[in-house]
Amino acid sequence: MYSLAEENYIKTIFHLQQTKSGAVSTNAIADSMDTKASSATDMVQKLAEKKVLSYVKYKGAQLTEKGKKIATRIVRKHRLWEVFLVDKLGFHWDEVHEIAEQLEHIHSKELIKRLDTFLGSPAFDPHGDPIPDEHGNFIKTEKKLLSQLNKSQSGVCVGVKESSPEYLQYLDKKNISIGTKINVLGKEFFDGSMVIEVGRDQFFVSKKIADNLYVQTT
Amino acid sequence: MYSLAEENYIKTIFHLQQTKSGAVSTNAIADSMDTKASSATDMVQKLAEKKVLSYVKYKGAQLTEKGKKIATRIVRKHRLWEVFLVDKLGFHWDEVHEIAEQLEHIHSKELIKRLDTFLGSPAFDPHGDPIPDEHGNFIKTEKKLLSQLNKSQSGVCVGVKESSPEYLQYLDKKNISIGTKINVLGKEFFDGSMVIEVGRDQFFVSKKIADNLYVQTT
DNA sequence: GTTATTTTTTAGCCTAGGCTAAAAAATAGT
DNA sequence: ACTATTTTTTAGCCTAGGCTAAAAAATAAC
Repeated sequence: MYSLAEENYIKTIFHLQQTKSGAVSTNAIADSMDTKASSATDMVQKLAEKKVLSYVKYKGAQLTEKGKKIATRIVRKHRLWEVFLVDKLGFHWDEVHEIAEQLEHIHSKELIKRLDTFLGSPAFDPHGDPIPDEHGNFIKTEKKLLSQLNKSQSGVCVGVKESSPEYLQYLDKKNISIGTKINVLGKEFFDGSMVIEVGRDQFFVSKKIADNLYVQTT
Repeated sequence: MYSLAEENYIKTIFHLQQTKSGAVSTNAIADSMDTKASSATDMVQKLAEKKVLSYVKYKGAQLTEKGKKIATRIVRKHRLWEVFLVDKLGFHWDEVHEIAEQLEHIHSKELIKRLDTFLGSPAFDPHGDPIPDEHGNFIKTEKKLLSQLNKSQSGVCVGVKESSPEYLQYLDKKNISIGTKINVLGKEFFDGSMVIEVGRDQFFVSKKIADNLYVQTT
């Protein structure tokens, strides 16, 4: 069994090595966890002892298969709980992260099995992120960033990259949520900004906005 | 905000002062938490600083109003989660304690409010224990121990005193659960044992069994 | 009421997980 | 290639919560 702190480190490293390939630095870990590099170094060394990750001094850490399995289980729990909070309790998708962050550390295999069944074995969480199955397999999705689309292309919103409350509230105001179809009417190559169509509305989005939204192209 | 350890102490002291009146000793706390008296003394002193309880050296601890409020909130969470586990996830009532023990420490007022609504604001948990409302008020129940009934009296099972898995499994085998009507057919004053009727079945129960079952008399 | 026993507290130590400041390695600048 | 800068680690300290062993208070036994 892993402690709360250990689980949080494992999860963070897992997410970091999704985006950047190769070993993740202790500084990157510390930054994304709002702690200090020295603390990250300590913990990474402890986790290396436990064979959860491999660690080369001054190079960084990489989860082992064992580590990935642990991380995947935590991600699964986090996302299932998010579905519960939104689908069953009626929370809004921008309110659930913090609570799921706590719920993901509840230890009980049976609980997760039953929760999954209760929720109808969902494949995606309320932000459009895939929920790994009980063996840790993620559904392969062919998702792109909205900013990668060109003029006249379209896609269906399947998720966001960084889910800050501000961003989620922006999407809400524009009536964009999971499943919303988006048409790119124009794209400015100078700054990457776009004009898009959502339902009846047509409006301008900055590159920063478009860089943060995942869409599935058809 | 209180730490996990603090919350567990508060909860334990709350339960102890339900049964025994007066201040609860550090030894009693330690015993029921499976820790050492010295640890209990330390924590009790810390909680006294925080005005959660009053503590007189060598005499014991007593929760303040503030402390009782905290304890009640934890109990409310614990019991609501138990209802969720049994009613929604289909757990058996003797499997939920440990999981609820973890879930009771999730911090989110909104979550509990919504969970309560989702469950239909239940008044009792799966063991028949009353769930305090959001202001901390318990429903007054007039429950007795089965062992306090006399011949020819009857009652409805509303809960158990000590809920060990073994005991709950015994009840199960005998088809006794919350709401089950029990008739006392005979009582042996020598050892307190009884013959009772449950549905079609009539059987013998020892005093130990009868001392552990709460019934509501009509 | 003094002595023996039990209960409770104190003192001092341990581990997990943080932190700061200094040292060491890696990288960048010329 | 050598120095300057940045990154990473180490060393040493801190707090929360445990523990053991010894001391002190309360209670029980004559």
